[in-house]
Amino acid sequence: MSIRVFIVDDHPMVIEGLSTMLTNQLEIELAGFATTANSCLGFFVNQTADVILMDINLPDKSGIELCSLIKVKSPNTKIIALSNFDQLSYVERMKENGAAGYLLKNTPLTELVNAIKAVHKGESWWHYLEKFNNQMEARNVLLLTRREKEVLNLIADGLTNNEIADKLFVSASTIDSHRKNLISKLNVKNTANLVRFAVDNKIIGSHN
Amino acid sequence: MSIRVFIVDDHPMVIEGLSTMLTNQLEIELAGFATTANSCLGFFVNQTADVILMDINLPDKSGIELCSLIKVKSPNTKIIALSNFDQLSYVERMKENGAAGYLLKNTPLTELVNAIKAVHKGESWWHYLEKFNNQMEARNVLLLTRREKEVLNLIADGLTNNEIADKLFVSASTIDSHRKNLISKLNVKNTANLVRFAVDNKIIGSHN
DNA sequence: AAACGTATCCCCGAAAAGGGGGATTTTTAA
DNA sequence: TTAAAAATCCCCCTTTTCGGGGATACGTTT
Repeated sequence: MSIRVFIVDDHPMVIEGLSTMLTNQLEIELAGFATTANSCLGFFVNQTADVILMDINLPDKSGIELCSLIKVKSPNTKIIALSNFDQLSYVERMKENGAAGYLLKNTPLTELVNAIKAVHKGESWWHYLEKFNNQMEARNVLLLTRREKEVLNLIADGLTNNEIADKLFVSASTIDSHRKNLISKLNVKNTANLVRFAVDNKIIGSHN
Repeated sequence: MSIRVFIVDDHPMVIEGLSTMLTNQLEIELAGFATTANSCLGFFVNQTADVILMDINLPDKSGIELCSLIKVKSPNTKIIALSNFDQLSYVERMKENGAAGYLLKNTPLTELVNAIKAVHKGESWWHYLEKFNNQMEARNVLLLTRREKEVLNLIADGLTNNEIADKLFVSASTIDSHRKNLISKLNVKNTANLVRFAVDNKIIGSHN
């Protein structure tokens, strides 16, 4: 019999994407989906699933909270946390709360399927986390501050340190510091590379 | 009755994405899809569709060629050309060959549906093209050269003019010229903004 | 109370990018 | 074959980024 997968994500587009990818897989069956933590919990009152793909950001409860609640109701259900790069710090807390694995939202189909099969067999799937921890080396990589993201957005819009400083009513040296911190936190070579990394990992929104 | 839509794109992911988006629309029905020009022509031998969403890049024939072939077999079928930003120059030739409209591949669902309905009613849909022509102002915006794309990729990887020059066995001034041309052709403010634009518009591949 | 993270600000000097030219050769398309 | 487009290279000068420090103030957590 096939693995029953449930998807929880507040973004309908993500649900659509994931479900299309998965329904074409023979070994996998879509059990259902929800855009809020509460409707997910509602599902698990009288139904169940083998694996949950769970976003960390949900409108009503955090993924971390939902994770432990599900583990009480349905201890055999394996949970895979989904996030964008800039939420990696929360991922560790989902691990503590019973999640079995972690994936970036833009993971290719094959990886996704491998992860689902692995956690269903009782294995854990934390590769990416380790990969990033290695890739970045630094420990404080995991989360950018609000101000840093704000500056990052303006950098990607093509503003210089001086222009950003004017806009935020601070000194240009401050912006320069933020820029340097961004480059070192994300372990990129320069501003161009920073912007590419940020767009790729959805740290900043794309302009479409 | 609903509008029968056929999708032609060599990238299965695009077909998946488009078909999911469309099958949830009541007024629209998926007539079929193809990843090559020939299999598309095969479909139109004894079947038909109201609207074709057609990629410009196909493995066997170009979209331009396919466009005029379809127009012979099935003159009432409306064709909407799909492309990424960097293929805009070809779009004009699809117009000449009978296409009814044009959309960027990353168009939001509502726009997509509006476009399909419009061309089905016999209207044309060239908004984006005009929008870009205005947005960019310059005339030579439409296509980047191979070399420019190559340089753009290396810039996004965080290489400096000197490093790129070494890698391509040319002088740093040459790369500097390419960089300046990219910035002016795409009408962006600086390198950071150039990279953002390029990733957003899929001129360069993302590193996932 | 001490430690930590965040945001702010500063200095210096070297490297890189950007704005404005102009020029040549090689490819490509009409 | 000839004209246009692409790729190559150069100059000058200004602005911006970057690498390496260091410092202060504020709030939270322990």
